[in-house]
Amino acid sequence: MLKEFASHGYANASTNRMVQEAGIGKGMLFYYFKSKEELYRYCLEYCIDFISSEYLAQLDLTEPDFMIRFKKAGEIKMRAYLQNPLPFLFLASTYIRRDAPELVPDLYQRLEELTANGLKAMFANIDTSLFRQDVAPEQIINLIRWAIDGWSSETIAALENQDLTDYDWDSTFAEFDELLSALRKILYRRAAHGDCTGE
Amino acid sequence: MLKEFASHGYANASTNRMVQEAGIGKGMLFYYFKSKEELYRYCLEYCIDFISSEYLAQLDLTEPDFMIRFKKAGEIKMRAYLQNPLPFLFLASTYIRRDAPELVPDLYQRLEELTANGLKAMFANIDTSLFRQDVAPEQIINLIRWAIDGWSSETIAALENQDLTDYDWDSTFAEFDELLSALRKILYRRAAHGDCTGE
Amino acid sequence: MLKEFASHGYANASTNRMVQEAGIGKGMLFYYFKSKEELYRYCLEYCIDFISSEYLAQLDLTEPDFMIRFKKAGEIKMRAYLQNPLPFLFLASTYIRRDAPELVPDLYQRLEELTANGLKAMFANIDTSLFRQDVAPEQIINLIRWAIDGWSSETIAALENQDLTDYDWDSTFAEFDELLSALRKILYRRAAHGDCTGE
Amino acid sequence: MLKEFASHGYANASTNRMVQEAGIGKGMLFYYFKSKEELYRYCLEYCIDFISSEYLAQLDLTEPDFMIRFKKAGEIKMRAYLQNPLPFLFLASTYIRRDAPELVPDLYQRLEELTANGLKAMFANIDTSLFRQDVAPEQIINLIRWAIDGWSSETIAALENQDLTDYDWDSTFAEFDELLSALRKILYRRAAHGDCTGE
DNA sequence: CATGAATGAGTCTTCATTCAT
DNA sequence: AATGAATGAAGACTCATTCAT
Repeated sequence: MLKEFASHGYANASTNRMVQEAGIGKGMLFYYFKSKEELYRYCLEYCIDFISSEYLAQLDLTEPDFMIRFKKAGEIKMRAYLQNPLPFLFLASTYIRRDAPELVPDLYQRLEELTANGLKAMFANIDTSLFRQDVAPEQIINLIRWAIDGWSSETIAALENQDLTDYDWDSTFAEFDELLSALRKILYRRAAHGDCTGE
Repeated sequence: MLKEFASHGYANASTNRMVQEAGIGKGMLFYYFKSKEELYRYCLEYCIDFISSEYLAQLDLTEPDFMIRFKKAGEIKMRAYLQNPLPFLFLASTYIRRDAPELVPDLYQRLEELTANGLKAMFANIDTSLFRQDVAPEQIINLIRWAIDGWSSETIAALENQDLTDYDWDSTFAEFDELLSALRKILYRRAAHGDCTGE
Repeated sequence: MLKEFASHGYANASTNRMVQEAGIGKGMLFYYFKSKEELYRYCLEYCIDFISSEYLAQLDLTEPDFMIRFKKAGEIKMRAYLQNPLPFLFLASTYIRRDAPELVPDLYQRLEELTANGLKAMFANIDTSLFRQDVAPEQIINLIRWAIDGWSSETIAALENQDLTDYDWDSTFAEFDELLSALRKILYRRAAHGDCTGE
Repeated sequence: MLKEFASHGYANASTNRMVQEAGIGKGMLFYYFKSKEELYRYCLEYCIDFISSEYLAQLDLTEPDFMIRFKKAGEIKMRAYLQNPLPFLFLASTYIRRDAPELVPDLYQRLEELTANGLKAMFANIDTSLFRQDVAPEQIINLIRWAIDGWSSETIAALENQDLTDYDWDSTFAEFDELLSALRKILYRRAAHGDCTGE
């Protein structure tokens, strides 16, 4: 079901293909779920829960150094994705096609809040005193966020055209590390003792 | 038409809704366009042309200072978008749902080339000697790109929920300026004479 | 028009193709003929008139010897057909597809009467005293009719798969002659003097 | 279905009318038959099979005397037609409108072979030595064929306008007998011993 | 619980017919 | 007279949903 919705979107997902794939009769689908819409709602809810418990809840929000925090976060996300990629794909598809807003506005709101809170949490309790002082800390946080988002989506887009069995994940992580250290160089205040003036 | 395709995607766009919205009879649509597919092709072509002439062609690619270049670019894009937002929305939807690749492979290719060339052009002839030396210039360019993309999409997303008649565009542009100057501070080498080492 | 109706039948004939073929605007067709049906009626009437005047009216019904009468009739029909084959094709198509009975019952009736009268006329004033006496003359006439009909339709069917430019019509006529002389041998009383009994 | 196809031809047969006539929902037709074309193919196959088993297979091809053979054949055909006239009408319509050749070339070929073989079989092992010698036997066979075809189609056409419940079939068969004995008189050589004189 | 045949509103598309020009 | 853009009913076909079994 998740796969069908993820790859065709709500409107073009076929209940026929679903029951065929699931090996059940047409009637059962509508016995458990009154309608396609309710099935969609159920799927979305399941995915939100999965992402919440297997990804967001695993985040270590105590780590004050954003670089380490994000490095860990990336690994956790990757692990959750590899364990069960469908919820991620389903949510991405839902987000992209804007299916949810009109179909299940309440769940969509929950999803948005989750995203917002996750984001807020990711950047909460970051030791902003480590940031350079000449740029507003919110701006710095935005730049980090946009950089990571941009890198992620382009990396994922690149992955889509590849055979992922025995893919070299290490080089991908290394690239991510490079990005993070660049961000540190750029956005952190210069290390104290090598500071040129003490300013 | 553009709106229908943009908000439902090719497969789920309803020619019934289109003619109802346009206030024309069912037959007219197929009098001018032999099929839904041909209509889609026409729309896509129109949008590509619009974006090309009203946005990409207006870009000033001679300006070597990326900050000024991007400031101008942002204004031009915003102006084109406000003049006629539908082509932007249509193309975004087309891109996101991957409708074009199988429907109109030739136009899709043109679109990809346009995007790639536009991007290349935007970053061509930038004076990278102004960039800080401790991070690879490609990385710097990526960071600029991701920052601008991120800011743009979030700004647009925020605008979507608002009534745009008498909107305060100046404050939006001011925000963009702030972003650009932050990027300059962060990614440019420090001004020569006040430089702490003279390096 | 005749060609369109003849080759596609009433229902599948396209008024678009007709105006295109005729090089006139769509409106003109419906200015002169209120509807497709009226156009069909006009065509049918025209064809009936053509067949009446150029074929049926030319028949020589004075010739008492059926063999000669039919030989002449065949030639006249062929001449009319070659002069303007469309009415024949149109009527054949109409007859075969049973278009006329429901569309223009009155004309269909006229057509049937024409056929019936033509048939009656063809066999009227035949000198049946020449026929053999052991079979009813009506039966003999039927046999002649069926033989000619059968030969005609099979010959026409065979012609349909051929290129008719420079076709050898003589051999076809010769074949027809053979048929007629066979019929004479079979259906006429034996010639008086060479007869074995002199009866 | 058979009736719809038979009376309107493939192109103009309306699936709407079919489901209405059959009293089923629109979807059912396309649940069992993927397309109108497949439905047509099924119908044609059914009709061919029906004609084969209920008509052609019943023919007694051992009878050397053509008069008896045809008498039996006529009765068998009439019985099959009365049991289920639609296959005959469907096939006649298909044949006449030339629907099959482009739609289902394989079945059309089978149909043609069936017809050709049936015809060949009907005239095979006929004792042509009984025929009169002054006309080619192929010509004689043609005359028999055309006479029977002509009589059949005119008889059927006459029947179409009648109420067939309690129709007097015996008189029809008697008429057919008359035709056959006329054919015998005409086409057989005169009885050997009473030849030419004693009659 | 489970099936899948049955439904009918909806899909894109065609085409005879009308009407402003 | 003449045009062709415009209409809408009808075409084949799809698919979420129901219901008898």
